[in-house]
Amino acid sequence: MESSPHILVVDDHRDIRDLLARYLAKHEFRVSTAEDAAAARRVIKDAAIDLVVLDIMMPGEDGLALCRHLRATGDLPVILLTAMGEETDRVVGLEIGADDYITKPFNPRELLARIKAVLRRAHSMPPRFEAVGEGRVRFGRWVLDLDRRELIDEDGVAIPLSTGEFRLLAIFLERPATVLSREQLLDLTRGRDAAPFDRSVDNQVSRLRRKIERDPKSPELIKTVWGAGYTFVGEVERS
Amino acid sequence: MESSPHILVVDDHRDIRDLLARYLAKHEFRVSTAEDAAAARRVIKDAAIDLVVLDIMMPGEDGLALCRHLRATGDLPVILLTAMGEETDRVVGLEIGADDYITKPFNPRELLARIKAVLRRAHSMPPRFEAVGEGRVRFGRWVLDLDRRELIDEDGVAIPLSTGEFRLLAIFLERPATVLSREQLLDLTRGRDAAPFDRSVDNQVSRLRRKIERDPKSPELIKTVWGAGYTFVGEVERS
DNA sequence: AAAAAATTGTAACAGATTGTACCAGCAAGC
DNA sequence: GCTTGCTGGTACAATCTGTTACAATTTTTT
Repeated sequence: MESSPHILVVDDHRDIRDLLARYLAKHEFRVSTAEDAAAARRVIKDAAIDLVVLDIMMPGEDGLALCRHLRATGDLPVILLTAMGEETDRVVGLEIGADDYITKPFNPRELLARIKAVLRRAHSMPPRFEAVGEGRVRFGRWVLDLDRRELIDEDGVAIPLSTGEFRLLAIFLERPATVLSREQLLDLTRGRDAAPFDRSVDNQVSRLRRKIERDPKSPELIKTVWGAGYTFVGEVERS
Repeated sequence: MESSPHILVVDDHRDIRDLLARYLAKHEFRVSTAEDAAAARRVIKDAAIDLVVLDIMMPGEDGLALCRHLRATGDLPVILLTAMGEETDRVVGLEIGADDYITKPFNPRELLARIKAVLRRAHSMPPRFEAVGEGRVRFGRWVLDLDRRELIDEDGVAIPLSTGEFRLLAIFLERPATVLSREQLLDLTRGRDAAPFDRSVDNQVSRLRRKIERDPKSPELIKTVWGAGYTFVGEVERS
């Protein structure tokens, strides 16, 4: 690793900020702290932050909202701190697309281990391409024509895609082998937030599967990750 | 475990100290007691304490202050004892970063379970599961395709796995011939902590066995290690 | 050895999550 | 206007997961 990673700790409790700042500094990290989402945004703008440790329960802007924002704008790794409650932690954390999460009360040593793991993962991320260009992308037995926005099968027959289907597929192809939550997909394809019982992503996935999967009942390309979202599986090759 | 862990019980009630000392000693722990924060500090200084059980309501220096001190100076695990219905204290306790808490009146057995859990967490954290690995893994008469997230039998027939089953199996295959406790498996597969009487891992193992074992009644691949957890037995070959 | 306690296997159930058919609203094109 | 294709909401069935309960098994105690 080039220089020591810069961690931003966002929590409204001074105790925790101080504790983590001291502990992480002792372990060769540079540390900044912020007591709310607004301050966090300022810090992220000014300093080169490598990873954010973020409490989801904060007054003012919610930690989840901030996490969602970070996900949407870039790929700054986030580790969520959640209170001891049961379901919300895991599900919400994963859905939002945090890289990891840890429940309070936590052992600082464990948090340290996870920070290292996430950084390791983040640094060795396979290169992603921007499908929003021109050219063609081959995957499975298909070729996606990015200019014409249509699918071409093995026999060279073109299958039209709707705007929504095309966007969704492009998003998946940009991030193969990555689990994307419904929140993320909605944000990336429509740029909007989810309504309480929003199933539009499921519907769009279902429609896309009907076009690209041999058997939509047991999909081979777009897999469901229960409780988390969807993931595109398989080779993706620019051509 | 190398030698029996040394627990320090800090409480101003003699009956509680004695009860816990007797109970924990019966379960292979070494136990020291202290009746206030000052005494506790002395003990911690002199003896190699592995974990502190700490009442937050004490005359003199507050238990919270001591907890905060312990957190700041090192990473000695702490389990807080709180009186029933002291919501504020509980919350603050968690924020301070105690490893766990338990409300009085409590069941000694439950405290024991939490002590074990905290110690296990503190001592050895196995490497975290990498969500999507690559390639295929052969074991027994099966091949697990890590990219496609599915199981393939000898005839090349794919057997679908649920997300939970896939994660569990992948965890086992990454650590063959290693005994994994239910705590570890729960953390590795769902990233969550165990509830007091959590049997979800047993159920998931049972469901997985039903799919991969010739005879689930006498499993050949995933063996039960009584009183400890489960272990995957057999050749695992990356391919 | 018998009894009690702890641990495990798993069926059954309930709640959560997902797949998708169907429908209505809407925009674009006629 | 009318038609057509796309999209999101709704509803219901299917699937997945955690909890509970109880029987079976193993260990410990009496």
